[in-house]
Amino acid sequence: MSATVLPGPGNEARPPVARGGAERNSIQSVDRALLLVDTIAELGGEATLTELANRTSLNISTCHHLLATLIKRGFVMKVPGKRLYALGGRILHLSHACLQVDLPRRAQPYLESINRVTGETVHLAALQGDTVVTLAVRDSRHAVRVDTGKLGKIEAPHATAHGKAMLAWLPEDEMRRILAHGMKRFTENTITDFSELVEALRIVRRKGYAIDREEFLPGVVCVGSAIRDQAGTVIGSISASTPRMRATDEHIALMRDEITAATRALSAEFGGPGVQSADRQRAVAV
Amino acid sequence: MSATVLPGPGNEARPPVARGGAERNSIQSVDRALLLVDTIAELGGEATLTELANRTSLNISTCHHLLATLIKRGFVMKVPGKRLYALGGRILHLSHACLQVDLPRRAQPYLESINRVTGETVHLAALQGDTVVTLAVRDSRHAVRVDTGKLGKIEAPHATAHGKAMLAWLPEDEMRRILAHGMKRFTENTITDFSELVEALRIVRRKGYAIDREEFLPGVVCVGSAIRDQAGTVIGSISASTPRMRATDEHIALMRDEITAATRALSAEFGGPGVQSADRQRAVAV
DNA sequence: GGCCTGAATTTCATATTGCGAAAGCCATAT
DNA sequence: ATATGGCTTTCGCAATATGAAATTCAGGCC
Repeated sequence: MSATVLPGPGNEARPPVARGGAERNSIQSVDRALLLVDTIAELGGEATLTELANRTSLNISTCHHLLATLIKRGFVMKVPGKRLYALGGRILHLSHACLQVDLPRRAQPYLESINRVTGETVHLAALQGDTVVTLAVRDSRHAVRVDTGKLGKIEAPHATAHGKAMLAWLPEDEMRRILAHGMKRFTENTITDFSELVEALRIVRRKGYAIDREEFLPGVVCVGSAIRDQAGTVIGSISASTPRMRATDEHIALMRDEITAATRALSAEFGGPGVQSADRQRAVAV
Repeated sequence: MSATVLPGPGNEARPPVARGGAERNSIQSVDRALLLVDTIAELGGEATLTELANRTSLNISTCHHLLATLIKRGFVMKVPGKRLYALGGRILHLSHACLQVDLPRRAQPYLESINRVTGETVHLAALQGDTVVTLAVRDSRHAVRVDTGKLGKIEAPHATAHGKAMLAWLPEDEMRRILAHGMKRFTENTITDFSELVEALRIVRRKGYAIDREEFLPGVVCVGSAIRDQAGTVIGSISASTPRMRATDEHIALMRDEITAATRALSAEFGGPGVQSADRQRAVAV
């Protein structure tokens, strides 16, 4: 088309724009990007490029640049077939993290109840990035008891009830990333073979809880179960630990019942798979 | 009290930085801001400034600027007492919008069921920004029927079952913003007095559904009920419309039962207040 | 109380970065 | 085929974000 191949230097003089809206301490491009996200939300979660440019009165090109960045980070996605921008999956991830903040507060009454009924040491743990972290502890009141692991990182997800309970529900890639630290042997019961662990996790999924029979510490048996939210995403887990001397089938069953009751209730509080025993649930229409 | 009032020129030569990580089409500052949000999430929803600066290997000052912007937009908040940055409330708002995207898909079987059982025209609506929007319709199969309102904006939230059903559960400021368009009179039944509407909404909250008795269109009676999620936030609403000639108490009760059953089920799908009849629920510990 | 340490905030000069006009490129409608 | 309108990409310019340093703040310790 354009016969004239003139240089076309772009712009000549930009109107001042006056720093967004008189704000001095905020970064323009970031502010604009966030504005875009808000706008998509206001438009019902999906919007076309020009819609966005109009509503935000940003240059369409600028919008495109900003959206590209938002997409790279998963805050926005392009819906496959159509020419639409939609809110991305990362947003849901983040909302999980939001809820997770008050996980300890919400879990506390359950931890106390389990501690009271079983008499054993009870732990609350969560996933933070690619590590498992202990968030809260209720100590056993028995004379012989499992000593409180200190709060903080759990280095051995493959060998603890917490770790297995949570790993079981993760997408494969995330599970692998968490296990990237390796599967060190701690006792003769430690699972050190990857495919063996995968099989163990399959069973955890089916049963709804994980057992660590002296796989990490000799003489210590733990039972753990995951707390999951609406989308089935793991939020955290609760476990109880008992010394082998008390680890009868009966006692383990008690611990298991208490813990799964608590994680089921907490999952429900977070909108997760409540009454259903395991795997995906699907509500049936009226 | 700097005795020396020397110019203090700041920096002299910056290391190249090489565009983040070889990405050409993404905006640095935005990318970094989003990285910060991700990082806070990875750190369990709360983090201190220096933690963030270290983990992201950004200059602490830059972090601060970025966080200020994120705070301005509500994506991040400072936790009151402590020196911590936490994920902000906007994130949860956004996640609602995310879920809302597949509201029509999820609602469809319910709409069909209501349509089949009552024989009346059924509508699905949602809040988008500060307007009420119709998302889907199932037409009545009666000869005499309420004609399909076209999809799109509902201009009269104060005079429709949809509008009242949703307004009832909104925080006051948002309700006022939506009503900012005014409370126009359409029929002699239209509620045009604000405090009268507030009282009506109180009843809607208690009963769990709203009725429009010819308040918008003469001869048309509608029943509507809201769909709400985990946090109690309104996601949308379902209504059915009948001509006055069929609007017996019996028929209205049928519509009400069908609709509230559907909105209760959908609310549960979104993690909302399922079985409970109305108002806040609070789960009791084990 | 006053002193000290480490963290949070603010300032400000600079050049790096983001901006947006215009050109190029797709779809889809006519 | 051809036109239309929305989506991407390019690229020079200067406005903008950056980060070293100075300043203020919080709180532990004599």
